[in-house]
Amino acid sequence: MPPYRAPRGTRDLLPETRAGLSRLEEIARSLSIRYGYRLMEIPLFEQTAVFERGIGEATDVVEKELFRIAPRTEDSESWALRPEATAGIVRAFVQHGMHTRPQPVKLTVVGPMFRYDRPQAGRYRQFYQWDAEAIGDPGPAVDAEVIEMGRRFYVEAGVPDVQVLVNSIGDSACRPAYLVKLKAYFAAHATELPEPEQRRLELNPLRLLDSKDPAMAALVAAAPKISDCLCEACAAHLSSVLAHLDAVGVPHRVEPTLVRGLDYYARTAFEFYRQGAEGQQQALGGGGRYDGLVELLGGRPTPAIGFALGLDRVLLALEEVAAEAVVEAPPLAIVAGADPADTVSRLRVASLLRAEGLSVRAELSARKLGRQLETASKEHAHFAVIIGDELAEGNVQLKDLEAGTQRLVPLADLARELARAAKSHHHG
RNA sequence: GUGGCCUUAGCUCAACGGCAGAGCAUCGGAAUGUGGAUCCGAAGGUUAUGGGUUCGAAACCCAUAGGCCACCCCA
Repeated sequence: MPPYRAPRGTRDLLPETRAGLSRLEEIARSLSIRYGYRLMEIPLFEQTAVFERGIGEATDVVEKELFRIAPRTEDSESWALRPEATAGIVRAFVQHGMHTRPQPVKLTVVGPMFRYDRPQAGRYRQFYQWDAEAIGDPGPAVDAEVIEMGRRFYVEAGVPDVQVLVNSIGDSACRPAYLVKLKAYFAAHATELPEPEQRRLELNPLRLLDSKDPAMAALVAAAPKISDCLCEACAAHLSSVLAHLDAVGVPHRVEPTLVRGLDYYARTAFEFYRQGAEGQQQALGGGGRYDGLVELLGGRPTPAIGFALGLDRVLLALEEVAAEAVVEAPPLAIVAGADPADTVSRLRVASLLRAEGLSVRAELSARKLGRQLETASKEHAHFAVIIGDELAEGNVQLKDLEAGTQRLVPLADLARELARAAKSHHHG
């Protein structure tokens, strides 16, 4: 009914929700520091080619979900809003010659991503991710470290029952042979495949493995397993990742059908998964190793691994377990006045307190005192500073709204008194 | 991109072919210098939008938009 609404698939984060997101961002920032990742920013959009090359032209993300920006002129380059952060981070890594920094370079980005998808609960066209990338270390230990950091995020955020699923999808040495085998297997059963699956057989046979079609279950179960086809190096890498996970006490499950939709993954693939009550957006986050991406985007061959965690879905999961909503700190005090017309005194006193670093809400509307105090209660202010005739002698009333007591305080002492009261308030 | 369900005040919902309502929230009054309770009042609507059927449509039909659900895919 309002003439303008937030575009489809986007939503306004009202203060209550924004506070929850801030809390998650704070946890992400804290973990980044503890694990040695450095926060950075990349543009919300890139040349389309960064995503086409970096993610893969045949992927759904690029093929149908890319948020393309209409070019301003015929010959201007084509841009798209970022559907994920990895490609942009790697582009920046190459552009700024970060291979000259001590390896691995550990980078992290928190912010909105965009996919032109059909919206659903927990799936938006603008959504928020915490993305972390460790670029320049080929070893399995860093894989486990990344996974452990992701897992700890859910623990500290308070999301229960998050499972860690791990798999290896091989590398250039062994995956091609496996794909041939897999393709041959499904081709032999082509007549049993539902229509949409037939198309994927050609385009992306790996994805047949995690089909949710019940008709596929038996077929998938009997399909050749990548774990049986890994080359020696990949197999050793996987078992070492698992050993490191055990060493840091991260419970995990090897999921042979776990594959990733994006082209650049190799070897380690993992997912953070939660069996939700209703809405089926169960993938809370995922990631993997992408040893070929840096080279693909113009850098020298550099191994890398990272993850992307969906913050909207964490927020949803927290709602589901009825975690208490995050409340923003209410103002310490409200500045009210006996004379509704005297906004000058109220603004002056409020300004004075704010200069001392105190958080106060000034009641500046010309409402009578009772209404001003009513607002103070609704805003959960701890104190009210009441300005009246006593100001002539340099005094104001300081009222403790929870105790219901009040006393006369010289204006000169007000900031100090309030700060002291706030302190004892927080400790009591 | 495919299919299904839904849409009435800021929010949660009534009215089910016959005068569009309630609770909560908002604003004001009771109470002109003292708050969360109570009472009274006001404001808030082209019933998502556009068409159709009907003496009469919030209700029935069609289209569009948005939300949700299942796919596709993913965070």
